[in-house]
Amino acid sequence: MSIIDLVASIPLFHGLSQEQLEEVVDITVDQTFQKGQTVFSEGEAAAGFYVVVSGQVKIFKLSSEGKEQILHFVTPGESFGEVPVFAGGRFPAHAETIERSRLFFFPRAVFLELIGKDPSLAMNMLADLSRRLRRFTQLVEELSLKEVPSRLAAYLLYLSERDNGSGDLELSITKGQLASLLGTIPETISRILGKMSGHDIVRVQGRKITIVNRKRLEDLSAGEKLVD
Amino acid sequence: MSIIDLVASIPLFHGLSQEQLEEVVDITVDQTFQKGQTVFSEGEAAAGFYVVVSGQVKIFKLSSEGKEQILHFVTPGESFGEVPVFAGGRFPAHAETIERSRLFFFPRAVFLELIGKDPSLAMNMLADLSRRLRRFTQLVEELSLKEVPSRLAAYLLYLSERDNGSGDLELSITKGQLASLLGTIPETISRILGKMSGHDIVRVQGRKITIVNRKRLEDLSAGEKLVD
DNA sequence: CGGGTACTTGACAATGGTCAAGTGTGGTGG
DNA sequence: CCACCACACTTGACCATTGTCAAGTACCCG
Repeated sequence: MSIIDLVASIPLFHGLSQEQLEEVVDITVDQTFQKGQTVFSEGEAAAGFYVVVSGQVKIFKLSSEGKEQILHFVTPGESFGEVPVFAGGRFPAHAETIERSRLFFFPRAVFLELIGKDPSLAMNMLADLSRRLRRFTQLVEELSLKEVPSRLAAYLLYLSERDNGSGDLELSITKGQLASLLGTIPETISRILGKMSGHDIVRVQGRKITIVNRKRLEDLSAGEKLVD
Repeated sequence: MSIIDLVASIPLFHGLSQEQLEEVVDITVDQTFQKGQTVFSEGEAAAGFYVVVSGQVKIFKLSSEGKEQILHFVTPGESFGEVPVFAGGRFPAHAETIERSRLFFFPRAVFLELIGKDPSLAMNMLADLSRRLRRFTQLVEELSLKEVPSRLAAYLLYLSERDNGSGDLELSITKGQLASLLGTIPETISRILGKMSGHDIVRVQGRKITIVNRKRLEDLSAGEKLVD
């Protein structure tokens, strides 16, 4: 697939004219990263931002003791690292590929020019950042106001919803990464999935999870307790 | 002070021409709220967003049991409720005044037109949302990776820094609200401030807090333990 | 001066993290 | 093609942090 077609398929650039797309292509830097490579680290000066073409990138924070909290996974078509383009100049978190990934890099200065000339690009970016803010408020809410079983239930329901309501789920990440995304540790995820299995709420076989009792899962997500 | 001067002093509108400012003034709705009034609730359809002229507004989430997590306080010159203008259409959190407040309301549709015509307005808004994202990543980091003494220490240091490094602080919010902002409860704040006093790290008299040992506070913020 | 709210303190409980010791399991190279 | 190794995951015992509940004190505003 040609670069221009790839660029045109990125939601951020939807609504741009052919001419504008060509301008974007002109500043696009095509990069490939192996699995587990660091794209950037927190505090680093940012020269621009990225869009995932293929593969998957995790955005995360690290504690002083080395524990990580994943903020989100970036999948094809989505961008990351935009914050320092517009404020502060430094990346607020770490980015690392979790599989071999192709990324497009867009240098800050030229991109800012483009955005200044093109209101629909600005609008797409505003929508992007707004969606991200919405997700973050949800993350804060879950970390602060919900217990782990509730967060896990919400995540499973989210996966199911994203898969058109299917009850047969397949994790695209390891359970360790899932733990880090939910603000906990693998042991806790293991125990809770164990309890959920025991109550016939889900069935777990490796990365395959089947929702057996959706109602109970919804109750858990709403804050109901999971007894032993 | 006239509306146009007030509007011109809002950072979001910096860099706009006199003419553009007048367009903004045309769509400005001037509102006054008493202390403790709800500005909007989570899930509500948003007709526009707000800027605080005077007073203070808290943005927060509520758990199913009624516990609240404050996302941030909005002070004069700052805006809130922009997310649904660009994505989703519904407020992701609750907003309530914590003192008598004067707010400017900007209706969504007209504001979107303005932004489409004016790149510098779009740019200001992008910077705004980016700063907010940065703050949220920090909030997530603290909630997930740091313990309460560490968060409290970081908050006190932040206050001190904002006050040009002064060691004499005065909370502009109640300790209960501080607890909710730090993702904990008043009892815990009370106990930790008690310990900090006992170790001569700070001195507390009501809402006045004096930093006695800044070094220890920085160590706490970095993750060092606070013994009994 | 009174009343309500903010705050403090204590005893207790529970969520979930730490540490340690396994048990799979998938992928690679011999 | 199989053996092995690394890594993901599980399970158990323990414990730290922090939340809950209850009671009492201080303090501010009207």
